[in-house]
Amino acid sequence: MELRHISSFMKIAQLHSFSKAAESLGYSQSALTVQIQQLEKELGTKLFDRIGKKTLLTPPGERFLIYAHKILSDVNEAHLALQNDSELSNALHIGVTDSICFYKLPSILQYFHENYPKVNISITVDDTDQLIDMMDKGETDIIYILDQPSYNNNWVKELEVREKVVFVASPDSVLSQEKNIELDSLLTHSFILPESGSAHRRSLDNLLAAKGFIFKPFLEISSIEFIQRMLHGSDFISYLPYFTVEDSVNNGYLSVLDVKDFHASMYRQIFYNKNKWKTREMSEFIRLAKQQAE
Amino acid sequence: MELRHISSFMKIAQLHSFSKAAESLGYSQSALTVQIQQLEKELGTKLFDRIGKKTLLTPPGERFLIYAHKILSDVNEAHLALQNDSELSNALHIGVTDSICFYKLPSILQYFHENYPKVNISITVDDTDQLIDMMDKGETDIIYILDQPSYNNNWVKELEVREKVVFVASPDSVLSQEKNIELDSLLTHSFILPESGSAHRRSLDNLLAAKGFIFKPFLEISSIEFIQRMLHGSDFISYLPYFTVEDSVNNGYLSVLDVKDFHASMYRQIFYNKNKWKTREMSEFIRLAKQQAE
DNA sequence: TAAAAATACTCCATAGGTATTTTAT
DNA sequence: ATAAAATACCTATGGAGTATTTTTA
Repeated sequence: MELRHISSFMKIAQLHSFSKAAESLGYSQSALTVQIQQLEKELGTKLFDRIGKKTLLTPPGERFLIYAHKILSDVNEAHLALQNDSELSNALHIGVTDSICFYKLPSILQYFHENYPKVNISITVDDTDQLIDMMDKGETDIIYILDQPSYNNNWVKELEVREKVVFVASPDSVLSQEKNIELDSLLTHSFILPESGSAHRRSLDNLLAAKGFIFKPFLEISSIEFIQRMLHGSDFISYLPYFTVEDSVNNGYLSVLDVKDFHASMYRQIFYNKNKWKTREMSEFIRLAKQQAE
Repeated sequence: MELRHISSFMKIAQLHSFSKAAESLGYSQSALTVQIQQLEKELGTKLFDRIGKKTLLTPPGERFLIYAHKILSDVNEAHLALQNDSELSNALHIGVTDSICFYKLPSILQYFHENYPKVNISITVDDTDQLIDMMDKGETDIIYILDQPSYNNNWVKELEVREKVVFVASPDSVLSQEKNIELDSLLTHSFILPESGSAHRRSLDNLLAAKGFIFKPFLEISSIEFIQRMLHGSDFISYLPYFTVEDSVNNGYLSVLDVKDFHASMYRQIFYNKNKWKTREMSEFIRLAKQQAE
């Protein structure tokens, strides 16, 4: 049985005639005769009584008609449901690093919630390596990370925006008053830093290693929010992406230290797996992230 | 889209692999590739992400899977529903003549009601000509009549049982005591007869016309039950199929008259339209009627 | 390198067409 | 005589197979 048998069957039942149904469907009359013979053979019952010039359903035919209706209307519904002029409703799985999650996602999620309430968004917060692994396995639709630029021809890069990384401290700390702070004098102070897996922590470690410095932070903690709270009113120093502290700096809660000849950067990047069908949900997420980046 | 696309799609989704699904379905791997390409083209979306060695559903694929399930399970259900090992449940439309209706149907209907409660039976009571017309038009599944034997190569005759037709009167009427009543003396009495359309009435008219007799009955009425009640305790005579009065005769309510050299017969017959698919309900009805005839 | 899917190409099965016959009105 | 469906027969499409290439792990 194939769908064409079912739709032919329905047309014949509707018009009480093989010939009229054939004309209506663009088949020859004999084609329908054969189709219905096949169907009747498969189902093991006559579906039509060919009485004189009238073609009427047999009782089993009547029963089959009910299913025929259901089947074809489901097929039709499936067509409609997959047409992409419909509302966004597919699930979206995003992988992000901690800094992105806290400082870039909220407004995007807000927008999604307001405009595409049917989209079920799930978020995985992890470090870059883990996220890339998930992306490679197709477990996440999009990853949005802050790290050194990466390239791989298995990935589609949708965004790459430079972000400054800075040393921050409380405005009332000694260092925040100084200009042109020497890097080695800075390192004599106590640091609170993100845990060693995180990208900008790694970036700092590499930077210092290159200059021959090694040091142990006073505290390692993944939450940037928590780091900022600890910095405030203390003499601790931290090293964070500027966009994560921008608000705190603007309202005088934290200060950026003026370190001599120091200009570090990281990059906000969005990737997805090249082999992944780009859903409209993904496109929309990317559009919003780019808009935010401007 | 055809059903084969849908079942292939489902197998691939289930096994996460074109090759494995191909093996399981008895297709070649390339056949499935083409089928899914056709499906994706028709639906206008990718259904699978071919990520490395894993083949996973895209979000639209996930949505289509729901419909695929529904469609195939309906197809399966339709198959089952038409399989004739299921309970009898098709409607049955029977056409009968008055005498059959009152004296032959009740036990059959009783049996149907007890054994096949889902069968919706409708009964048309009419005269032979009307019933045959209905049968020819496919408006009735079976007709069960009492009449002279009829043949037509458009009809399938399932039953033909001879039934005596007799003159009956009240046991306390003058004639019921007589032996070897002459037909012409009989005809001087008053008759109550079925209306002129009915078959045995016609049979009597013909019989008498052949012998040169013409007579007018006192009363014409279609209900045999009513005729019998009128006969009882009166001097009226009627002419009825024996099986309709058998009980009344046995319990002394009516008597069969002993008319000299008179032996008239009619035939209980069951027909259906040759072009009509013989349903199991029809077969069962016929089986019961034959059993009753023995 | 191995395993999976896509592609290229071929073939034949079969779906559907034309013409004709059968059947019923 | 007419109209509908079935049958017979033929053709061409396209569905599925084989072999090969591409891709990715």
